[in-house]
Amino acid sequence: MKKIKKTGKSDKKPKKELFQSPRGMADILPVQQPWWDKLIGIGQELAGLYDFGRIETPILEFAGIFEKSLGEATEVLEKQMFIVKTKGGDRLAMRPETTASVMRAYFQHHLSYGQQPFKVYSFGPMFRYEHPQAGRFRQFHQFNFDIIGDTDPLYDAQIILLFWRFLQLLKIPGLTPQVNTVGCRVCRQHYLRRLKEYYGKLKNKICKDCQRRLEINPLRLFDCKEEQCLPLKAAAPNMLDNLCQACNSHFRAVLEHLEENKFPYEPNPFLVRGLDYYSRTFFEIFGGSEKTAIAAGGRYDYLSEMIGPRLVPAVGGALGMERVIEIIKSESLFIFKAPVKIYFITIGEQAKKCGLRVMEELRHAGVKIAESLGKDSLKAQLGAADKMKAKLVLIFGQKEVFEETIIIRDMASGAQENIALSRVVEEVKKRLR
RNA sequence: GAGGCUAUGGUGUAGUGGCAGCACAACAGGUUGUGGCCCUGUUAGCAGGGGUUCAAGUCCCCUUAGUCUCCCCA
Repeated sequence: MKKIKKTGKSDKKPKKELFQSPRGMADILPVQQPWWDKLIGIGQELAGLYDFGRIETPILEFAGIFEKSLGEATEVLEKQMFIVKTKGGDRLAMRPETTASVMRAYFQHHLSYGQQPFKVYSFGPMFRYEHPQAGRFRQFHQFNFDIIGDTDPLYDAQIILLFWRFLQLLKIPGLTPQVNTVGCRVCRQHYLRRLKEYYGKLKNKICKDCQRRLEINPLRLFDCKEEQCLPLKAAAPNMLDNLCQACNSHFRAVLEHLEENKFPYEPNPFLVRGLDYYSRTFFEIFGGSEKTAIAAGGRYDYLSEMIGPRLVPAVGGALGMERVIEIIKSESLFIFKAPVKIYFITIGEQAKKCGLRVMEELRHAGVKIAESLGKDSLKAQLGAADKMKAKLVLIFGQKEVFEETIIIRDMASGAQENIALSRVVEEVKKRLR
């Protein structure tokens, strides 16, 4: 362990370059875990209450799954997928999202023959080759809820209410949920034509980006923040006014269910979703002081047809875990109490050897023990115990080994007592109460 | 993919082109097996690579990383 001392400053030490985690991919260290545990814990609790089962799908999937499902105009597809070529020649993609994977699993395991709807949740890492910035990473985590096999607008509402509840339990401030609809294939096409017509006439009034958007993805015109484009939005044709009969009543039903639950949504006719498989209802929930998008989702009735044998309706959503954690951290919304610690001190070789056995015994009995076997002096070990705010310290030295006793010390009062080694588990448990 | 800003020990920070300092943390001591305070010591740094210069942490270029805006998105 001892480091070799440098002979002098004049030495040209060849600098060894340290490895770093890949760009946009972060380590989640022990000090950060309590937040993750909290988030996952609440998610799983809700999953239980709403009767969602857990599903885990592979991080790698055939690239075709995502290529077929995401839509041609989306950036996610164009250049953001991490592609892996196997030795056998398969093109696998690191999942940029899980919706398609879940749907794939649904067909692969014939889950449509079980009870419907099929309700599942999942969480884990997603990968998108992006330019990292605030709240955006190349590896990031999502918590998903999906309901497959039912068209009822009740389920649209349930998903939205579920994510809302999730974020409320996390005490996220400034939550603003927005809801909109993209209609079905028929009325969306119709609407897009009207939208293109409208902006086509104004082509020379809109910014360069918007002219490009008009060709590729006209809905994205609504996202533009350029001054010249903003005022044109208000008079633009509105999806709501162009819905077909069925889509209109579906959307109205969703809103009614939300209202019955006193859900404070904001209808936003200019809210836009990027992915092609969405149909009808979709939502996005913003929160935190920056009002970032932290959860989003919607109905995706068409996905099943894109990657599966037939049409199966579905609705779901995803929560951006890093974004949520960033908010609850910065607002200090949860204070985590350090667990009560017991520190085990050994003095001398003999005691170390026997001590390991005693610690095993305590741990088997469910007592949490900290120790640093590398330290030798009692002083240093007591210092360490103090620094980690240990409540109790067990001192085990040469003499105690011989006498088959152990010293138990209360760190707050400094009082200590010599007890029989055979009684240590019992005594420690008593003092913890 | 486009652009702006930034980079000094583990962390936080000083440093008119002229000897890289401070604080915290970590580690070890301050005489036998008793913590917090205090004292002493040790470890550890100019992100990497080029260039200008008698001399570069400091000026210039490239790379890398971080951060932010756009694009896009959770």
